[in-house]
Amino acid sequence: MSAVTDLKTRIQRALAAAFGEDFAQTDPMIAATNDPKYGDYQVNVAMSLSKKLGKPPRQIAQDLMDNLDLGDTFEAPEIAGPGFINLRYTAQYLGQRLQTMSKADRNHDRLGIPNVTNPKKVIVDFSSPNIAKEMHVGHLRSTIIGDCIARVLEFQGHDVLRLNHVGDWGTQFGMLITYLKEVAPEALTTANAIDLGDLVAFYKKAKARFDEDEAFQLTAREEVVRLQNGNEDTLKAWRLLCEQSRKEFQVIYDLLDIQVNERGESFYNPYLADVIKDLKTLGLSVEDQGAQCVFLDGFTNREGQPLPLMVQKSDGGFNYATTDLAAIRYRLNEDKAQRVIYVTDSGQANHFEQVFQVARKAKWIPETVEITHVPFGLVQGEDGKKLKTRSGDTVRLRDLLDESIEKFGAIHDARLVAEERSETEEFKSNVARIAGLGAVKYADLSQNRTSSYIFSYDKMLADKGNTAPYMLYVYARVQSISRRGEIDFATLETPVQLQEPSELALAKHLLQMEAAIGAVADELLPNRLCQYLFELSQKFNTFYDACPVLKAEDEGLRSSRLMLCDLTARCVKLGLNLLGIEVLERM
RNA sequence: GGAUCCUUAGCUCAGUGGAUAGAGCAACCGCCUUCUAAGCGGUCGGUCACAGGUUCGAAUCCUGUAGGGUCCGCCA
Repeated sequence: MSAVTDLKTRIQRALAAAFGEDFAQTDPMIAATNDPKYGDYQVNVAMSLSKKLGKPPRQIAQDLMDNLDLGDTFEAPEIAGPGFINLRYTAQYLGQRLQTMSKADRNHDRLGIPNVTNPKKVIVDFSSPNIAKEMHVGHLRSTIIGDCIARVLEFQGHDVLRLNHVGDWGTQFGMLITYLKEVAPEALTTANAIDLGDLVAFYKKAKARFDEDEAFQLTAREEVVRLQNGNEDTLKAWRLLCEQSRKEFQVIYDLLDIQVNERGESFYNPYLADVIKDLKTLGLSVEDQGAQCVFLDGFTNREGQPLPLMVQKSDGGFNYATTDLAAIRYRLNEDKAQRVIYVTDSGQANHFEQVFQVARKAKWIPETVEITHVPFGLVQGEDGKKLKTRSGDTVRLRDLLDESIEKFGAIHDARLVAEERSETEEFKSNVARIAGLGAVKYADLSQNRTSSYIFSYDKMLADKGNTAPYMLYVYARVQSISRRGEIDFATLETPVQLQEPSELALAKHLLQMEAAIGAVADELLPNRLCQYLFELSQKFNTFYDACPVLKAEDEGLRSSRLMLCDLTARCVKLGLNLLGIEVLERM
């Protein structure tokens, strides 16, 4: 990136020299080209200045070029089309950059990519399953996307607090505890009296009762209020239920290698009353049909009247809007967060917009703090509808992950047979686990987050296309070269020679790693990194096909190509790790 | 009714102001006595939903229309 910054300065100097000091701050409009035949960068400023200067764009481009000193980074520029200026890196410059990249901090390998200059305290709120329910496919995206965003921001040097805002509070517990008192009271006083599967079944029945039985509904609501007021028996029952769920969640987090700190909705209970008090004092919250409501700008109901955000129910209970408001205050005032990122499905977009609006109206969010909802689409079945099992039930996350591991294991076994290879059980299960889980993660992250995607084991486990197995294969391929040639990449010390088109293309792509990571951090779109890695893998395979490495014509070229191989593998490893995916030395 | 996201190749999707709109899959044609062919090269394939507008330049920004997803007061 420093090359582009430098280029910008040089062009601005040329603009000033050619057209006067007024143009010293004009944006040169530098962009990466979309076709190698136009070089590496195109400067588009000539077209935009045409009207202002009253000259044809190509003339402007020529005047600019006449005043431009490019140093030794780029070849002589060319004017093309309506007035594009095309710039191409010199092979020598690319070689130097690659050597710098190769030598940098091999031990904790970040390929010489520096930390950001202004690290921030960032909270990433993700995963957020509900107590007394199993994690299902609906939690997959939040967990994977949130983890990836956290990894990328941590890599950049930000102080990231990962928070699991678990649903451990509210009406659901009123329902569940009320129901359990009737049918399984021992579950409320004894640890592990029933297992989680049963708990889920009880939850469904409790919900059904709640929906149809008014008396039950009332009792359940009273139980919620008891919980929120700290009644001992109710609290004890609640703690038991949470502990049981927590163990189950941890199994999944361990499998997926996810670190996240539990801080559930209940954590904010002591702060809820103050939220209402302060909203009332500010005159924002008013009573409406017995409930406390804040009326919103830009939201109306069917009759065109302003829509409220309800912050306290008519029975005195608080709801998730109250909790989210209390969480905002706590995170900004106590955690001192400068950026807060919420990773939830796009169905909650309205809710967050409303909550943020209320918090802003109350002046709880300083201008310097960035608070963002990062929405994502649904996981759909092959029929385009919400993913379900054949019997129509929600897909348990555990089952989904196990199935992916098992399916990849079967594919891999078949390949071993075809290649007449014999491997240990340990080797096989490790490959299946890493590729199977990697495939699920990669399939999710490689989609544009905002759209829904169709879940397909066949596609995500395929060895062709933009998949985890394809990327893992590239890494393993490079390691195979080092084993075959008995190469220690760490000791490579050589000038890089770039002659073949496939070498140049690979070299240029390797140098864009930092920009790719930066794009994810800025846009919070992990698919940018996936796209980068996929293109890197393709360029590597093209290079590998065209250029002999171990059998290169001379020692210098051999070392140079080995360095390209090594850098590719390190980029793939770092990239996959930022996506939460491990690599395999052999597969 | 409102809010919001979306509509790009047969299928699944990239691409938020630049040149002739890209990739994977599928289909078809080639490439293994040579470092892992889990690979590579090539062919075929598009009125970027539609209509206006802004701009030197629009899949991209604005307005409208049609179609679809999701959400909308006492669940979270």
